[in-house]
Amino acid sequence: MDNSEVSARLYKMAEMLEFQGENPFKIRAYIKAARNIKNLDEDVNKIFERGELEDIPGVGKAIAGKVEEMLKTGTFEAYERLNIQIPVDVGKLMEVPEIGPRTLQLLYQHLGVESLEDLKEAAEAHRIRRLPRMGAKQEERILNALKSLDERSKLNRIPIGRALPIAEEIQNTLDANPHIQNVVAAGSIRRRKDNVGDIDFIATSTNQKNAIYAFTHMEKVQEILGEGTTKGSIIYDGNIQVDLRIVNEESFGSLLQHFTGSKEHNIRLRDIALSRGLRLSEYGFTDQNTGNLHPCRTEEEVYRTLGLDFIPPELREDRGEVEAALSVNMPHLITIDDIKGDLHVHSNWSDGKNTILEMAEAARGLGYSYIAICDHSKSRAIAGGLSEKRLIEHVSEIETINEEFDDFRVLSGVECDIKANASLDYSSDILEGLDLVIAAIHSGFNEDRKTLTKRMVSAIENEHVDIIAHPTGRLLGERDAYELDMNAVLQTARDNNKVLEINAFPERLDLNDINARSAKEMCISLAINTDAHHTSHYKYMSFGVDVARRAWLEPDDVVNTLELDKLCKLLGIEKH
DNA sequence: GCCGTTTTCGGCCCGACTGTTTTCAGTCG
Repeated sequence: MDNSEVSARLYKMAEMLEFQGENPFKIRAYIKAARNIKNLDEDVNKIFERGELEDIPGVGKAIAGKVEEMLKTGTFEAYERLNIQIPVDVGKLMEVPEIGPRTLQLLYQHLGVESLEDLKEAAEAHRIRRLPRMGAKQEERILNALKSLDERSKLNRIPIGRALPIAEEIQNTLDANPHIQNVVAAGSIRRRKDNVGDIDFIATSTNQKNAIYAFTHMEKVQEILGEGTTKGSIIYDGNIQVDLRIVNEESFGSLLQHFTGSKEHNIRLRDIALSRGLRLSEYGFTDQNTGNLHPCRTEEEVYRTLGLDFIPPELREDRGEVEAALSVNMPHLITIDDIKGDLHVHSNWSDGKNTILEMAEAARGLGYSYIAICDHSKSRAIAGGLSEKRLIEHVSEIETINEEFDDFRVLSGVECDIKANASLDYSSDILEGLDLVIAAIHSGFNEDRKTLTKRMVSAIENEHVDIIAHPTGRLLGERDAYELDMNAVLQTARDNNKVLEINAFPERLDLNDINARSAKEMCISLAINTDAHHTSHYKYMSFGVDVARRAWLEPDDVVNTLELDKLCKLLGIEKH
């Protein structure tokens, strides 16, 4: 069993214990252990072999014993026993909003509900409303939850590229309202996750009731989920949940911190607070002895009070940032201002919309020192891929354009297909004549892991290849990453000194934060490129930088933060 | 079930909202 399988079984155990009404702290202990095992950098089998299971945070004697049992037999006795005792599909049923362990227990004992079908039947027959603590409204909520479960699960998470414009639209609406001040998008949007489950806003107000009312009655609100005095919750146009929380100005920093999350990060902070005799909530710190509340106006104050360096929102995932902040060892994250150029852009020579000159002038206007024009190679006929002859003409046009600039350079490149037989789309002597070769897989995504990995590895090993574009091929919300042995890819890139791309196009964001961080840890350089097919696409660079920040990248980890001469030296490009 | 910068026992993250309640339990994030 690997880490995620062990973790999944512990989670399931927690669910079953919860159904049985066990001590909530025991349940939390299982969840904590499951989470920590899932987040381990190392294979849990190796830790077991060293006899160090109990060194994993949240794993004590009892759970270590169960993990050991699992690693040896694939399961553990206490789990099997409960699994037989409980006929109810706890996992599926607890996924239904409104259904928690207590309600599920009630439904099972009185109505014999064991499955989603049973639940639907009981609700439709109006049998739920007669149960203690239940009523007609509760029954209707459950029915609605069941109905929306299907729809929601299809679009449960939204790519950040789609969520951000919606967040901006709502922000503008709220900003225009006289009752609402200091509107900030918090939550996973502020952490710049590549996809978000909902959009969270916080704000201050001189008239809270009116502020919440205005929020829940915006033009594009489809449904009001909740409406209190400090919090409103809605479904917005496009089936996206949006929450707004109102707070006093003196607690603004505490609230922003709380609502930015992540949940795991906040739990860590509250833990640290408790060890200092403080209780942390969205209102501030409460001294456990005196009961006095100290609200924080700024987030900086929250972290300072805990004895921590400030932690940028993008890092708040409980992936080591708390430890880094404790030891004053925070990375100096890359920012958009560090970017000196874009090494993957297209022109109208293939499927881009602008001329090479237009792409160059637009980039220069952004303050860049260079771009690499990487139009498609000949196999991508559908995208106007360049024949050998056209590629050579393309290079000479770039040379002509370069004569017009003394403070800017267009590099001649190509986005070269890695073909099904793992060879590249041009011969070596053609590739040799280019400043930069980016290789990418654009076909045969459905091949097996071994074949795809082999294609990728041999491309990386090719001496002419400089950068691998969008290495996993995912399209957010459309297509999963293809089967790839990422470890093999990373090792080959490291051994051959090749650069991997963080493709900033909002549908791609590929490599993602996790893989990019693994690359950094293996000392592999990255490039953040927009893959622009139009001058307006240069703005996507910020999405790529967001991914890089979530991957803990610093300017030195990214090649296109280099000045032109250093970049040329690194990539072996002749100076003209 | 886990854990210890006052603790090997007695804590364990915290608060908003809702519905069915007259003081709270359950769910959610």
